Amino acid sequence: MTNDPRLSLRLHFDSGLTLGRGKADLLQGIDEEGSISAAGRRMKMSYRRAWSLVEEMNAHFDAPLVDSSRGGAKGGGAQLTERGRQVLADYRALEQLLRDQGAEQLARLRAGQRSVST
Amino acid sequence: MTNDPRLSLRLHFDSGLTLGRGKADLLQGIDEEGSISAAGRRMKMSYRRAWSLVEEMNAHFDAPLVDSSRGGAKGGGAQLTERGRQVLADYRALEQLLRDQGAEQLARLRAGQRSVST
DNA sequence: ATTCGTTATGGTTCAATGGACATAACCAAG
DNA sequence: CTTGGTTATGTCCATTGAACCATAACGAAT
Repeated sequence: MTNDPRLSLRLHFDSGLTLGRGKADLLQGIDEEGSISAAGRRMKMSYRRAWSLVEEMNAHFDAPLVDSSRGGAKGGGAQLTERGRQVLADYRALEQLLRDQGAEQLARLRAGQRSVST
Repeated sequence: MTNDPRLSLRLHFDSGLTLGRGKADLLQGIDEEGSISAAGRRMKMSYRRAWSLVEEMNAHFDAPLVDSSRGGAKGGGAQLTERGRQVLADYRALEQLLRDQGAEQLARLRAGQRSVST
């Protein structure tokens, strides 16, 4: 999903929504799995939580990011909307930008950290 | 201090420290005011909280970011160490990077937000 | 020695967050 | 018409974080 656990970008919007790596990873998981519950399982997150994050995002954007349906042979499923894919892509792009062009600063900050207990 | 309230960068380190805009602004305030309590007042933050944030930062880096002394005519004071200034500068540089080079993505994300209640 | 603004801590309370559990609704396939 | 996996919600509890309040220690200047 994302490889560097030390870097996490979090955006705060006027609407009150905060978009960080958790929601981004969840969106990506839904896109790849076609299901909210499957994406949640993959992240070891309860379905309850995964669903409420999706609900929160859908509510704060002017168009839903996730489109879901229930019932049927496979029980139902969920897909990212165009808007959802766009949001995910934009977030990833910002993350990438930070990692690439901010490598020097990040390295210096990390180097100054007191070594973690082993 | 920082002009765009909608953008907030938060770094998670292995050590467990989280460095976001709150601590960065606090560091900058201390640098400019020469006092933890003055910096706290400026941010409308209780001294209790300001001090504990400073303590937390000092503990997680291999050298203190803030150097303080108490007593004396002015009651005491606090200054940023070299390390403190470096950390602040690196954080600000990353923020700037995001705002400048990530302008397109940020604008698109903002545009998609449901308008906040007025 | 008193004063004054600051650093340095302790303790209590309150709200927000997240996790755990439980249950209902849904519907294609068999 | 039963089954199975999923979406959709409600409720309760533990943990966390922040907000408050209170107090001690400090030391230069007067």
